[in-house]
Amino acid sequence: MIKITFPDGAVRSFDEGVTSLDIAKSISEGLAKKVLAASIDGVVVDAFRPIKQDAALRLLTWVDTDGKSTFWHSSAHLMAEAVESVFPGVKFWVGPAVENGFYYDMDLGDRKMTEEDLLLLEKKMNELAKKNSSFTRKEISKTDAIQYFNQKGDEYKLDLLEGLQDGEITFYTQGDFTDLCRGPHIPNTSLIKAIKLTSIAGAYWKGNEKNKMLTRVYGITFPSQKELDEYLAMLEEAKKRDHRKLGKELGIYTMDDDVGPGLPLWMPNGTIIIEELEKLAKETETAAGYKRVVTPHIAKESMYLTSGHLPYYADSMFPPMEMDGEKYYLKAMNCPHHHKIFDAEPKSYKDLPYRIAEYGTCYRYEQSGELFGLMRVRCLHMNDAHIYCSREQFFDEFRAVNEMYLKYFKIFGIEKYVMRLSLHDPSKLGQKYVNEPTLWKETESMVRKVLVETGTPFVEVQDEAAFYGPKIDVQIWSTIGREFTLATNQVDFNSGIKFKLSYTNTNNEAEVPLIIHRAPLGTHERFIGFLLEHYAGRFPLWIAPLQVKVLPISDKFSAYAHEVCQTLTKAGIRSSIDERNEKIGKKIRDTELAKVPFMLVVGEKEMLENHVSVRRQGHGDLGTKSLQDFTQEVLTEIQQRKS
RNA sequence: GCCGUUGUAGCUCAGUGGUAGAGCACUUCCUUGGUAAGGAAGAGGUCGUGAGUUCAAUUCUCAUCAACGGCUCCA
Repeated sequence: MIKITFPDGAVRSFDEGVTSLDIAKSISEGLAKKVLAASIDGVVVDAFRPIKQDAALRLLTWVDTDGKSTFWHSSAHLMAEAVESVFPGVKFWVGPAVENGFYYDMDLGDRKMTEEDLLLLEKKMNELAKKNSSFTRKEISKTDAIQYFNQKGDEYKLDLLEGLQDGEITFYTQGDFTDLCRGPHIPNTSLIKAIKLTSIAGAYWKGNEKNKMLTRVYGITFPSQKELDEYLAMLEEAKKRDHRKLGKELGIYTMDDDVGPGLPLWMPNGTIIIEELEKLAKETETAAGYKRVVTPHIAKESMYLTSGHLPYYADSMFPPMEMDGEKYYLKAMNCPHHHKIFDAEPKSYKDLPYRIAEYGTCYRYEQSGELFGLMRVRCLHMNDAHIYCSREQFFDEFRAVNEMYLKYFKIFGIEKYVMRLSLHDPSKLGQKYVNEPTLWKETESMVRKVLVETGTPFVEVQDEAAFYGPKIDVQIWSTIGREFTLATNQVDFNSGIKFKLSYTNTNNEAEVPLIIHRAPLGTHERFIGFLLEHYAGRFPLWIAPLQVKVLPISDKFSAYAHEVCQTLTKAGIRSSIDERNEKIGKKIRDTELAKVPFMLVVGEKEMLENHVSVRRQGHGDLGTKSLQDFTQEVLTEIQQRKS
């Protein structure tokens, strides 16, 4: 007998060799039908694996992340089985579970998979799932495994085997499909009730663009049709929040073939948002002791040789233009220009910290396949600033920047993000990273200390730093799930040396300043793209392109509507009138859909009393009040930047 | 940059080897209506661009551009 400890602390005895599935059955048949995998002493294994000694057991079902990923991993195998029947001779690479479903990479030889094939494969998968095939696990020696795949002529699995040791090689089989796999898997294919293959894509073998491109099929499965329907409905909802759709609907920005890919044109509504953001940034930065600067969009080649950006990053810059025998580049970053401003006048320790800020326009030649609405563009406006400080000042400066981030995030109600502390890899010093081991160590620990002291939750990642120093990135996700760096706060101990920047310290010696690059609001492009999705197009009052729409009941009240609108406009509130020959219901509906924060219905009653009937977007009728009171309330809310 | 898909009116989308349609939006008229769609009429498209096949191409073929889904990249 062995002792099994359950998550609630209960301990029960079972025969040696009992499976998690058996244990589940002993609790209830209903539970047993839901078990996908088991966690035994913290390790996720097949629910059908015999347990040979005392263990702590947790049964994993659909509600557990590990249960889900086991389910999806098994679904990938089911898909592979279907693919093999439709495309005999197909060779498989890897087929893991991902955040939403699974994929399998495969080599189809000369054949191509089409969208129709996906429907066919779905049908086949449904048939196979209904066959009630159990997943079975088999331990196999490396020699036998190599022989098996040699026979199949499967160079991909042979490549995988190369990295594996004898004793850790297992095969999993369901139905007619056997795969090299470390598992775990769900007990039976019949658990997979709803299947949707979502897309076909190319993927480089081993993620290396020099390698062959394999066919990747993405899919997702669920234990019931209802859950699949809900998932698809959720995807539809997410699409409605997509900044590309909202940006068009709300007249924020547009793209034009004649202008070029990745070059957004900011329309009047988008420009209002830009101006509000800049106003906020300028207020905040002025209060924090920053000075503003303005620099040209181009610079000579020599500056980028000094900065070290050429030749390494030339591919990401627009090709140079020749002028008077010189090469000029469009700037991809503002830093070098700012360094030149620092260097223009001699500095002493009394001038530090020297903080200069600019909403700088940068151009980056992003790969065509990478462009993505406003999130990834070729022309961007960065909320940039550089802080030149001494080592003694660094900690406080870095902390102040971090606090500025948090202040902004509070204003915008940004809660779902991850702060990522990117560190260097010491083995790559002198190659990928500037060879300053001491400075790396010093600044990394200072940056970490800032995060710890301010109680900012963060994750650490190795080998992700900039070449000139560690950094903190703020990661966010677009509505379709793609990850982006929204804001960044970077340490740079290299540019000071490269640009021969110095200040006179208290001992009358020249010292190289440390530099902080920071962009808490990222770029206008990415930030506004993010805000569109974050607010689903319903901007807070202070940032809404149109704040109040006046809706006269009929054209009899047009004059009063103009009076109301003029009063608001004079007070600095963005307002307009819906003078269309439409009924009030129609005007309200259209204004609601245009996501205007306030609607003022004005008719005879309002006109006689100098009142307005207030409607708030999404909240309906709020009753009547005097125009004066309304104006005051709106101004207060705008001033507070309430979100 | 690579693999795949797509490109028809401002938007969402039908459709066809014989030079195009719907709904919404737009314009005009009727209606002057009190809190999420009043009615009628009208205007609007070299069917992404270029070439080829054909008596004839928006439709078939090729090229090209762009967008979309991934991969790679992201100082």
